[in-house]
Amino acid sequence: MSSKLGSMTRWLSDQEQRAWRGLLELHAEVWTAVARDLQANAGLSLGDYAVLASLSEAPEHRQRVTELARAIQWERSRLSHQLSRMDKRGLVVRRECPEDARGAFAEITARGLEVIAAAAPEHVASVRRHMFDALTPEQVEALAGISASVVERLRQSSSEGMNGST
Amino acid sequence: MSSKLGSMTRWLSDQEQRAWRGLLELHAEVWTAVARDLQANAGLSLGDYAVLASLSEAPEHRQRVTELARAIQWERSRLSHQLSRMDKRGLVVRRECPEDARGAFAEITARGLEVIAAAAPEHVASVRRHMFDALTPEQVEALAGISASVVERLRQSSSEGMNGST
DNA sequence: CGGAAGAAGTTGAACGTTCAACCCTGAGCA
DNA sequence: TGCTCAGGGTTGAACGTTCAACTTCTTCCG
Repeated sequence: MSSKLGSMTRWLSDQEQRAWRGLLELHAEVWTAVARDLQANAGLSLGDYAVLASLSEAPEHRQRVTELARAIQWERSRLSHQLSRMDKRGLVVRRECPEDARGAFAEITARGLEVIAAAAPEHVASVRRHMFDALTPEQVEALAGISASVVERLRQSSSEGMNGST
Repeated sequence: MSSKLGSMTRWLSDQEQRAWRGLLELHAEVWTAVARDLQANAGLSLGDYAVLASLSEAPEHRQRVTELARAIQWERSRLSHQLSRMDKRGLVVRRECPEDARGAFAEITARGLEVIAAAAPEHVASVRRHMFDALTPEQVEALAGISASVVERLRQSSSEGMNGST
């Protein structure tokens, strides 16, 4: 492990602190507000919505479990539990996969399609209300750029040599 | 407030979609990366860190539970559970409050102070690595502004008339 | 003073996520 | 063919958060 730090540690500038705390706060506030709306309007969690949205756009209205997991960036285990719950509620079903007997498809049901179709406009409006109505077009563009920069760099650095955590 | 939606529902523009998905992704990636580092380097969760940081900066190294909850923007119940866990680990203690016998103080222990002092530099470096190294000063400034805009507006609108959920 | 209303904080149950173990099938190879 | 290893997916336990109920104390007001 990097034995010493201390003197070489550069603290966050004021601007950076505001950006950092702001990001956390922004995310928390918007997330919970949007989640609350979605729950109230459609009885869905954001997790439900992500799954339904991905499946509804997929060919045949179904996706391999791992593929779906990658699409919404969840771990397979988490998704598996989620699918079980949504299955019980009649929003999705599991289907066997002919090409690979280990695999499984997640498929959105007719009811699932209705539910998300009904939920989507309100959900979009909710995101708009809680987030974009407060921003100028320039800010929206900046945010898109910022996210892209950070995410891209993070992806990169996690593939090359691991940095010093120890 | 908007009683009807439907035909008037304006979908998100491309830019907005990228900003929205980007924000979620940015947050998720950075959050988990920073949390992983903090756990590995100091054995702390981000929740632990938030509590310790707030207490370590407070006068007398202690805060009323509700005050602390407000400072880190947690619900009281969540904080109460968290304090119990941290108490068991010797990072904080609960103290009775003389002025209000219902109340309680959360106080950081000597060990808690050591732990966060040791953790802080690495944590800051981690945030810098995963986030700010990817951004220009202009982007940092923009992000700070964006967060402020959205949070401020959200705070406002949640005090005035509730919007239409039903 | 006495009683109602409400704030501070905790608790336990329900729910969701994470982690590690596990099962089953497919792929590579001797 | 038979063996090992890797990938797809699920499961159950452990952990953290949320929600509603509850206890205790304070405040307000008749």
